[in-house]
Amino acid sequence: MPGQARAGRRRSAAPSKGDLRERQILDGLAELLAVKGFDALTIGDLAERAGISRASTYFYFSSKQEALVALFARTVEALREKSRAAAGDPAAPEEAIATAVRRTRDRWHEHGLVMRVAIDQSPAIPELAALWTETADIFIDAIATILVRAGGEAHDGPDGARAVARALCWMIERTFYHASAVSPEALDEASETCRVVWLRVAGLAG
Amino acid sequence: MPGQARAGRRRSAAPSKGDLRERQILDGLAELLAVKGFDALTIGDLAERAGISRASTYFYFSSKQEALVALFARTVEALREKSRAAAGDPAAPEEAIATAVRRTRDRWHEHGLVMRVAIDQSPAIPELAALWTETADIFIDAIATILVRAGGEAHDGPDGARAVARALCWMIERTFYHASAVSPEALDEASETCRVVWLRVAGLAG
DNA sequence: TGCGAAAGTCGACACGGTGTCGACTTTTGT
DNA sequence: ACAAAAGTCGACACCGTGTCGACTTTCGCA
Repeated sequence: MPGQARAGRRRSAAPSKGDLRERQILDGLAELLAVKGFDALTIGDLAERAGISRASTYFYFSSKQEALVALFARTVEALREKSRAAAGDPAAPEEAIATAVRRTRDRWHEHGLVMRVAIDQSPAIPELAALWTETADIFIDAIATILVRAGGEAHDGPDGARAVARALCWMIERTFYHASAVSPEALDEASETCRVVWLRVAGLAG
Repeated sequence: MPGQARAGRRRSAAPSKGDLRERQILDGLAELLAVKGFDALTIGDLAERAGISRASTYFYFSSKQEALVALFARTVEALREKSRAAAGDPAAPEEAIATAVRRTRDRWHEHGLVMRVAIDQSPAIPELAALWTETADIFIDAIATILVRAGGEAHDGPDGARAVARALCWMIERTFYHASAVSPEALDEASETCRVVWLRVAGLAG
């Protein structure tokens, strides 16, 4: 089964013909998403873009849904990469909030289209939902930590830091989701709004 | 074309055979949603439930998407009905927030399934998206009004009442969306969380 | 009361996307 | 250099969709 990291001997396993094709298909998918959207979009389209037959495409992905999962997994991996690279900032809560929002905004600037499509398809494709809630949980933890550091109540329950962080997370998700579909400028404004709201919720209102 | 209110002479136009069938199909759709979900679900299923042939179903709705739009429109109408019945409460901001959240929670208790499905399909069905953003805008106005009454800045821009209200609206939508898919109890807790966050954003923290 | 138009019903058809199968060719390791 | 594994493809069966034309039922009105 191609796609899964082939237990790479040494560093970076030889990119076999199949690996290339796979990337090719995924790149094609990413382009097609911008043109037709996911729903209108057939395996045939994917095959055509990759220059292979429809049947061959099934050798790599058994459905367009599975291809989307692979594409999104690749994107999520990129997200975590950046997140890891910028880890550990014991700054003041106000700063932590500002940078967290700014970074999230940057991710939406880069990967807005794929993220939007993945979110759209999440209700229909469990793997996507799992991938997304997983990264959301990481974000929720980060928010909760900042909230507590700012003096928030750490206990459980509907008004505890964890529950409030979850609500904030989904607020940010939806706000960015909508804004990124409008324009880059809208995204910047949405970012500022989220920062302000988060500050107020943390009890750090100006 | 059935479905649209037939310019009813006198009160309540005669419920013709077609009107009944239409309701029958929509009721069947609502039941099917709970069983198979919208994606798996064919015109044939709808027909079977209504006891008519597949071809006949097309007489009423030219696609399952259109049927869903009709079902959701019916639901939204019920939502506005309640909203209208409870209009005009010049209470203190804290009370206004509490009742607004409570009412919204009740709507999700009643119509959670249909609302969730409609939201899921919104990216794919423009009419649903329009219906939903339309009711969201009404809610956003209400939130903004309360925010201003509580001392919020009325100006435009990313930190103005309108932008903040929009963010709060989507927070509430997503939070209730997720919670209503879990359990009625989760919905109640989500409701409390939203109330607390809204209060803090309005500068009315306990 | 009967009659004609509108409303409603249905079987049959064509179409398009899906997924599979078996045979074929290419690549790879030894 | 040769066998196994990887990759490719045409052809096929299947299923849901949407349409069309003929038929039956309902209903307003003369």
